[in-house]
Amino acid sequence: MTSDFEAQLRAVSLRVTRPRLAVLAALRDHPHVDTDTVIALVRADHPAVSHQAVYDVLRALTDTGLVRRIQPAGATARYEMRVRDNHHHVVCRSCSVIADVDCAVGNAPCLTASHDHGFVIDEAEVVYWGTCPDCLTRSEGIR
Amino acid sequence: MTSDFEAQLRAVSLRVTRPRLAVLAALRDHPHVDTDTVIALVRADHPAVSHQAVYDVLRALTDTGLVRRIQPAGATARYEMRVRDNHHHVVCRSCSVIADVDCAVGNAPCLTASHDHGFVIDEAEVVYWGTCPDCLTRSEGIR
DNA sequence: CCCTTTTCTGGAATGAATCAAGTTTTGTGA
DNA sequence: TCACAAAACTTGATTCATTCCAGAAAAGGG
Repeated sequence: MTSDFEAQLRAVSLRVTRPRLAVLAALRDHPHVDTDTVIALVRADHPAVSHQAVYDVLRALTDTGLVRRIQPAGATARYEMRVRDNHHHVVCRSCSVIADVDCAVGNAPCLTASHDHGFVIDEAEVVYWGTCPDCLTRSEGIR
Repeated sequence: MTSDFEAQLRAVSLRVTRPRLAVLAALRDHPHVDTDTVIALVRADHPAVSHQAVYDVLRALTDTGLVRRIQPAGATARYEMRVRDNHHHVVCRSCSVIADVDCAVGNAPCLTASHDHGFVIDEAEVVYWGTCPDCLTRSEGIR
């Protein structure tokens, strides 16, 4: 388990440190969590880790492509380990929960904009907005 | 021009005020601007308008669907008047410039997620990430 | 095992956005 | 046309995620 993370870190020539292993473990067990939650999860095992360390680690991991940063409008940044498989996300408008959605229409179509204005496009990100099952039943209860 | 905005505001039963007309005019002339720029543009004509007023106005306008809020990951919120026509955006990774892109694959396909996890999806948002022409030539200059 | 570089700690600072209290303005109904 | 209640605005403080900074600790190549 841990050695797996170790290999991943070395593969992108990052040093292997406790905070980094802890962050990776937290993300493996809890997909789509925000920074505060990562900090809490990391401190459950390693109370001495500073918030700054977590921010630094998350940046290092995203920069090297080991984790992916998701930041839906109006929510704080979230992170996940599923990477390089072109999947997308559904975001709940009321509680900001995120779930994974595999690409609806294959890979290529999503990536082809009709007119790119001269931009060199390297990624097409799709965010589905809606209401999650929990919030649905909750709003029915109110009614 | 202004009377047009007046009609739009009344159509969603919002009172017609100077700050609101000024914000609408700013957005008409400058698509995809962030809040600070809106404030600056508004103050060019009406120096007394507070930043809070602009925030309130932008919220009122987005809530009523008159303008659309765009918030690409890692950038501050931006606003535009083009609304209800299912278009998407290209965002430059280095300078965060935004350009419009008409829906690449029609309306329906974009909106159909393969597995919705029980979410009720009401919108599919597509963000194309890349590099804008300006930043491209600039980086070539460095090389 | 030592040394250089990277990373981490602790604390302060930034900046977009929001909150709060009191004043002004809008638009309706007399 | 005028008065009044609701909505909107001003001013100023506050929150909160994120970043900056300086010094201490740890990683790993030699």
